[in-house]
Amino acid sequence: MNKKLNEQSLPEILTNPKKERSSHDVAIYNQIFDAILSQRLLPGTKLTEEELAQIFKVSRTIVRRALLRLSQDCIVDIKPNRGASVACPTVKQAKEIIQARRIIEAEIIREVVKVIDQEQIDALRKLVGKEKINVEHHIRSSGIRLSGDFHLELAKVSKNTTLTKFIRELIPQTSLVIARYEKPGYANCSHSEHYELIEIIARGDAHSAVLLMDKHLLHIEDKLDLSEYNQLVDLKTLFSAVG
Amino acid sequence: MNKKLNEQSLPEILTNPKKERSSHDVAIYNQIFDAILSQRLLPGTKLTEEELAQIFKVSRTIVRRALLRLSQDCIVDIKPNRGASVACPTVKQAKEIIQARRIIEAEIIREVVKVIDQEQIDALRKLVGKEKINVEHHIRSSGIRLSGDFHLELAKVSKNTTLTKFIRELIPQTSLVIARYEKPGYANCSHSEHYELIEIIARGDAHSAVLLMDKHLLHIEDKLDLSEYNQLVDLKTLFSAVG
DNA sequence: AATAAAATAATTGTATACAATAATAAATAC
DNA sequence: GTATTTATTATTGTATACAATTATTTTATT
Repeated sequence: MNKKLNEQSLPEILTNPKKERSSHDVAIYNQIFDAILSQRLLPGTKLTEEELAQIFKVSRTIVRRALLRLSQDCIVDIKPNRGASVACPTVKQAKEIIQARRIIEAEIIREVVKVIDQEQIDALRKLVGKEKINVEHHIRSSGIRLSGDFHLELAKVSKNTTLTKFIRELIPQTSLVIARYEKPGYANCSHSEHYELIEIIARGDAHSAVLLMDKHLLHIEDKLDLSEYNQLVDLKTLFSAVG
Repeated sequence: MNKKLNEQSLPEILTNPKKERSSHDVAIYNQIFDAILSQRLLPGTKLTEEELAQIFKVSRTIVRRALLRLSQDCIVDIKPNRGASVACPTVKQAKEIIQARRIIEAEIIREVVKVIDQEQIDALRKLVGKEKINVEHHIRSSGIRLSGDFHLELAKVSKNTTLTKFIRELIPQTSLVIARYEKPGYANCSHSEHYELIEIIARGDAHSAVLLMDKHLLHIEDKLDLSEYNQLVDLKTLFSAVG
């Protein structure tokens, strides 16, 4: 496993500004979360408790807590007595995740257009600027993460913490879906659509914004090969059909 | 605390039919989940680890795992070094929860109308029948739970596990909202709206079904007193405004 | 040599001991 | 008698020991 998991998307200190020192497992959770989000940890990777405990220099107690959190987010899969591994979404789940995002982010956009102010627009532009630079410099991990951050920031602007929580879960799940099902040879150019989206939001055109967001999310699905034969099947099922 | 937490909404054995014996904390999680869902555990109730450990005859390790799960569902609130208590949603959260349900359940209904079969329609009718009997016999807890089960079963019919997971979280949150903010003197008669909904779904009228579901959820909000002065405020803030 | 059985090793699951922190009660000062 | 400090108790946080389970290797059998 990559031991350099030190880039973080949302430093815990920012998410929880009121200096309520939260427990150590949150830091580990954040690092693994971010590694999955930025595709440094790929679907299926085994996550051994003892190994993680040594890397982060804590006891298994803490690691188990972090893994349980991640499994509740559906980005880590825990099988009883058989341990944890990075989740490997099925074709069906992949479609569901995109569909869920479409309806939730449509609502978020409607809310965002209503409440966004100039400062927030500038912040979003800055974020997409960063995203563009990273993608152009082929800093793949950071580019992917910043793309996710854009959607998360939009959700936060909407001020609906419940929907934001759902989107916060769906973003790393989308990362796993892309890692697993992306058609080869596609360049990531989501930042251009992000730019467009900001301009439409800034104009206050709710209807167009919703449509563009939906198009943007469908565009993600277009880049995937979600055909049945691409589905991972367990070997028994596979060879039972041999003629 | 009520020690008779033995009625269960969704026995773990049914949720996880493939006899993968899951760990003991899931059973405790389910019991507390159900106690919150059916309003036997009310917002703000302290959940002491040692106390729960004795009730369920397990170590604190297991209790802590169950509590962490519940806190990720936003129905238990864990404060560092200060323990867990049943969550107490704010007015803002209450509104968000209903709003989230409106958009997600609208989508679920659209899907349900497309895919539902006669067997599933009968099962839903049976469920609402039970709900009616329990409400009429003033078996409050069971009535509330069965009402939640109706929405959960609808979500399952839609076959979208991602949206179902979200609804599964929003249902007990709604229970907490109702427990906290319900206007006095309202009879629970959601089962009649549930009956209506089934008939419209059975007719295959997607548009009307979506409208009725939305009306039904708004009806829940109507029964609440979500005015600002009803908001729980900490004492310091309260008395700092005294003239 | 291929298969099955047994032994060993690795990994996860749970309880418990102890440390750290917070809440409460008692003691002291004014 | 009230306020502040100190001591005590209760509760949560973490590491670790050991049990239970699964994975791997070794040995035995054909």
